[in-house]
Amino acid sequence: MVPMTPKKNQYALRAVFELAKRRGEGPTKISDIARAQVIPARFLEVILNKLKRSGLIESKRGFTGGYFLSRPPDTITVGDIMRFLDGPTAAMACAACTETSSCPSHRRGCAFSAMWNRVNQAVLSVYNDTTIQDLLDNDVHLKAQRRRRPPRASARTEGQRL
Amino acid sequence: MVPMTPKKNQYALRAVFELAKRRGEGPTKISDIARAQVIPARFLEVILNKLKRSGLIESKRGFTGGYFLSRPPDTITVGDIMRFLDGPTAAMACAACTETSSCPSHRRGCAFSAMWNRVNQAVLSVYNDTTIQDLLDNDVHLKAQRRRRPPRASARTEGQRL
DNA sequence: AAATTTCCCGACTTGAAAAGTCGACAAAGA
DNA sequence: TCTTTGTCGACTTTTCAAGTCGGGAAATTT
Repeated sequence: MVPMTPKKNQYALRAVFELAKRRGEGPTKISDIARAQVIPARFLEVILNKLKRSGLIESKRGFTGGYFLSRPPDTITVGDIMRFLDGPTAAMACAACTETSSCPSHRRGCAFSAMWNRVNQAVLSVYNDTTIQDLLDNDVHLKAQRRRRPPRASARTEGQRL
Repeated sequence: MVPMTPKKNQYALRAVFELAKRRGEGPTKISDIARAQVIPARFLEVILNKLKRSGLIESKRGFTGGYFLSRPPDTITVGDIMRFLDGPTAAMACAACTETSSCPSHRRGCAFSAMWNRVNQAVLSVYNDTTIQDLLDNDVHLKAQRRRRPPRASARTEGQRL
């Protein structure tokens, strides 16, 4: 129905989320983030390294090294992350419409361009309206909910006894 | 920034759009659609064939054969097409959240699920609110605009004379 | 009826990203 | 100086969208 967000982006988001969670505890090691968020460590390495160039996160090397957020979580939006990862020119569809050729009605705009723009705008709005702090808040809220009303075991695990 | 809509989906949409344009003129051949919308004919064949199973379009074989819309354009939304092509289970991100494992906070929902849902909903709203007739209307509107104020030749073509 | 034109359908190929890995190096602390 | 961490570029693997192909089945024309 809707195109899948690349794993790389999801990982990046989860990593930043994890750093936000541990804010104030000093640098967090790649391996710890990887374990907590279930991300291949060596791949996460690449991602964090790139993310660093955005200025959103910083790092420290050596024994007590690791990564940490450079700004408070309520000043970082999901949009900041996505925008940095994919560059400013990433569009939902029909780049051909804004670019040249390959779309039959290139030049100014085709019958579809209005719709694609609306879709883009819709997605961007959500991304830009969601801060890392919001995600953090969701998290504690969900945890509290689970404490009050613990989740049932999954059907698979439960019916297992035979 | 935002994941690209698959070409397959774009082609499907453009094809339906073309059929809508030619409604009432009898069946339109694959090759004609392909030419008008600049789509590889043999690939379009596959797409139309699949689309047929949605009931949105019908076909006729033989000499005077081709494809045609089975319902008026204002009763078909872009969402109908997308939903059929990708199945009902296609989500923007983190299928892991609604499914099992691979996302650290699987089960009921993670900190991100609310956001992913909002994104999905946002995209879907646009798709569901856009009928093929809307696109048709855009088209004639754009054509009229161009007639009144014809587009400038592109910089590339223009500076060519040397 | 034969020839032609079209859609039908499954299998197949391909090429480019995405996803993930590796080895060697650089800094920082113990 | 030894270990632990991040840094960096190159590399491999996997996946999947995108596109192709050959043979068949229905309809239409001659």
